Amino acid sequence: MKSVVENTWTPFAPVAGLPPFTPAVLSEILDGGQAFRWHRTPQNKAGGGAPPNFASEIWLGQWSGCVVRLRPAADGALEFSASTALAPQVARELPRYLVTDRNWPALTDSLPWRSDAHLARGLAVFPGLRILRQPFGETLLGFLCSATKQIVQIKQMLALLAERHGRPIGRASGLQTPKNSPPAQGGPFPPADLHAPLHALPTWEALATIPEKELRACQLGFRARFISETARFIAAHPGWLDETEALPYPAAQARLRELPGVGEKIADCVLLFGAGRLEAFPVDTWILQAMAARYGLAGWKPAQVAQFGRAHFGPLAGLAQQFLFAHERRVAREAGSPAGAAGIPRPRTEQGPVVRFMPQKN
DNA sequence: GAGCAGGTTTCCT
DNA sequence: AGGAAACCTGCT
Repeated sequence: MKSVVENTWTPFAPVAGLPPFTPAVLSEILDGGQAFRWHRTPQNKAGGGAPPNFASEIWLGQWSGCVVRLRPAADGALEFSASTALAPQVARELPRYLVTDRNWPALTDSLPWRSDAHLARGLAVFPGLRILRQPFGETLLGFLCSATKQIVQIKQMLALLAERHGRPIGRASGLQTPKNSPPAQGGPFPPADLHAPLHALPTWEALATIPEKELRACQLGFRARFISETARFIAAHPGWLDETEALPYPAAQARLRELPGVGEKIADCVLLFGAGRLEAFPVDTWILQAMAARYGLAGWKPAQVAQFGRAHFGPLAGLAQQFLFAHERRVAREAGSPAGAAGIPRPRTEQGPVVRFMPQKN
């Protein structure tokens, strides 16, 4: 027998009940602002024959006590692999996390894309985009960190919180890290030591006992006070989170907004991404800008845009929002980064029909 | 090196 | 009511 634990992962196996994904859409689902606990790692091509440049990535993700790897197979199927110790739990929880019991193609088709050319473009560019169902409490924590922060930084904060204050839940054995590890300061993930244990996020009960000063040390900035106060409130009110998750959407949103640091946008994000409330319509600066430019809502305030969104897109407004969001960011990315657009200071969205078929960036 | 970033709260007219 | 200012911090 081997004296060293080389690989603690189960073999990759398909996740049942999923339509095909392109790598780009998978990336948008896992790393497009819904969740902040996924990290892309390069495929281990030393493992065997084919050098599939298609499925050239593996995602490592966590939620609650689960650790899982996902990769898109060549045929578009999504395959997962879990650390062996957690395999049963992961196999049980992954379908819920990915919401495999909902008919997403049908839900998407029921959006008003036939009368909304811009939404139709979003659907065409991100076929198969779906909304995750993350643990409610963790989703709240993530979005309390999100105020005026970009995805990369939110991920850093959470990774730091987990590493310093979360329960160790497994080992990153067998992982590949992208060309060494980022500077140690860039955050603890991926861990420089491949055998370093991964950590779950701290529970709210744990957070309630951590001095705010230590939270600040996790790069939380002014969010530390909100998180600390929220933690103490939740710890002092057992069952409050569960009750809130179970309330109808408007009541749930109102309850969440009682928490310090939680306004309409964050409450909607928590309900959309952590409670399956597809009627929630988070309005951030991207959506605000997109709705102004493409729906003639210039000058509208976030609350007004949210109301418009729910009225215009219907009971699945949150799903529509995700398409608009993904699309808007993609337009900005492609307008800003490729060679040639150096003179443009900021990719303000433009009027009119943007985005026909974007030339593939071969 | 000033300015800004998937926001909320507070303090002002 | 409605609109700035402040809040932390790291990165461009």
